[in-house]
Amino acid sequence: MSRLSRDFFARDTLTVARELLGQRLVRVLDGERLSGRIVEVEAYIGEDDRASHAHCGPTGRNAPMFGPPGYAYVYFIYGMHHCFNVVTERENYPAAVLIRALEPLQGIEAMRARRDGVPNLRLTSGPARLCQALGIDRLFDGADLCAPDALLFIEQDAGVPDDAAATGSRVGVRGNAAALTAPWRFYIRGSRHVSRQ
DNA sequence: GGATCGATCGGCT
DNA sequence: GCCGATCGATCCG
Repeated sequence: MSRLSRDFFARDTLTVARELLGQRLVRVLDGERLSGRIVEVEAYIGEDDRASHAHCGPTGRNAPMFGPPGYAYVYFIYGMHHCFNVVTERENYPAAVLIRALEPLQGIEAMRARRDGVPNLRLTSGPARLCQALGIDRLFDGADLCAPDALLFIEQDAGVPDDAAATGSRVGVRGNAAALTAPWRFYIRGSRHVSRQ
C-alpha cells in the first residue's frame, strides 16, 4: 500500500475531499496498526468560509490551516473532544478536510478498548469518536502526514466510484451565506458507518 | 428510530 | 465572558 503524497493534498479542497472517500487512515499506536476506510469528510475552504476556524484570520489555534498541505490540524472542542483535519491547497491559503467517519478495518479490538467497548458501528462514526478510537490528540496538531516516520498517515486504497459518493450540507453549519449552504460534506452512499444517514 | 439536554474548557472578542 | 466543525445518556414512541 502506498501513502498519499503531498501532491495529493496540494490540490483544490473539494477534489481532495471527494477523493479521500475510500482511502485508508492509518494510526500506528504502540507498534500496532489501527486503520479505517474513510467514509465521510467535510471541506473547509478559505477565510470567506464562515464555518471555518480560519474565517477570522490566522490565530495560534488555526495556524496549521495556513501552513503547507499534508499536515494535520487537530483541535480540541466542547471541553472534551478532539477533531482531525488534513490541510490542503497551498501555504498561506487556509483550507482543510475534516475526517468525520471511518469504517474500522484493522486494530478493532484496540479501538474498542479505547472506546469503552462501544459497538462496532459507533466506534469511529463521528469526528471525535474516531479521534478517541485511534488515539489522535493535540500532540498531532501540526504533524506531517507525509513524513516517512509518521505515526499517522493516509494510504491509497480503492476509492469509490461517482455513483457511490453523496454530498450534502456540513453538519452543525447554519446560515444563508453561499458557503454555509454549499454541499461540502461528502460521504459514501449507503455506508452504515457515516455519522448521520 | 428520533429528539432533547447536559457536560466541560480552550480560544477568541 | 461566551460559545462551539460533539458525544452520550435519557427520554419518548
